[in-house]
Amino acid sequence: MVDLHEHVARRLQADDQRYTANRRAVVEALAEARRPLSIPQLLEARRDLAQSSVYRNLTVLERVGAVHRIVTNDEFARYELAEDLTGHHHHSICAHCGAVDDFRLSPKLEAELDAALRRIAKRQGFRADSHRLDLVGTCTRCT
Amino acid sequence: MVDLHEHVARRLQADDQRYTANRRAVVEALAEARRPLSIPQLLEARRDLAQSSVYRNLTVLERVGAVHRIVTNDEFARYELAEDLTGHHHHSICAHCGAVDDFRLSPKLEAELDAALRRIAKRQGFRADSHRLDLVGTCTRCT
DNA sequence: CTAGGACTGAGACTGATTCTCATTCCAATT
DNA sequence: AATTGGAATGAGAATCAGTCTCAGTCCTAG
Repeated sequence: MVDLHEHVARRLQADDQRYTANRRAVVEALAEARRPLSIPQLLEARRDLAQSSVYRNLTVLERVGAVHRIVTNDEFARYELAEDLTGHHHHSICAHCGAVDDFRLSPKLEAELDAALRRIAKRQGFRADSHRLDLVGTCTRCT
Repeated sequence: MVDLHEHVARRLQADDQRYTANRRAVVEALAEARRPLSIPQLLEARRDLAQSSVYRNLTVLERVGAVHRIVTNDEFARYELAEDLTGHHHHSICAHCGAVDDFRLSPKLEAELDAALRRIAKRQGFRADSHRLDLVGTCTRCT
């Protein structure tokens, strides 16, 4: 994943930000997890990181478009790498434990959905940047 | 909307809760708005209601399945009447001001989407209760 | 090697939401 | 039409995820 770090570094540089060891650690943790992580989860994965630093760096990484913030009904927000680094996907969310997993739609259905949403946005005079599709239910562990 | 109140009353009764004037006021405000409301919006619409009471009653109404809570990246959570009272729909969310509006998909596309999600859930061993589709962008007022 | 500014960690602070508690309301009795 | 027990209420205190502050450290350019 050399590419990943290069992309992130480039985006940070474009905003006069450095790609420090802490930020690299955050990005690596998110990449390894392969699913959105809450700050507590992230802090557990990387015990050496300070909470305030993680919050701060995630905010920076989100601002430069390297990371994406997700809020669910769970008490914690979650973070994942930006979609243009990982590919467009959706989330299945466990209503009980809050766990979030990724899934993808078939390209065909995704395209249809996208076209329909574009039409709807146009009709409403809404400028759509992206869509978000979540599956809400119970994960295997909570069954 | 006599029906609406009857439905809500029934659900409250099933959980040994009363359908009080405050609760009726909250339900009416949500019904009139025709879009999800944040607590500040709701308090402004009904100045006579106490904040703590609104929070408490929305929690109760959500527990009995009359109201649904929505969280976005906005600082406030929003509430709307449950889908089985208003019909299945989706939300367009303004990334700038947080405003949320309703929209519906064509029955055909909605059915396709539903079928696809059912397949995906099955494959993941995830028990899906519902899905959620949001359009994120900029509303007319923020353009 | 030095200066300026970005970054860091620890802890204080903020604000949406939840909790507490004394009081009021309501429904079902007597 | 008074009684009573539990639900509901309003005001304010408490909670806690997330943000801000600040003094000190680290980079990088010159």
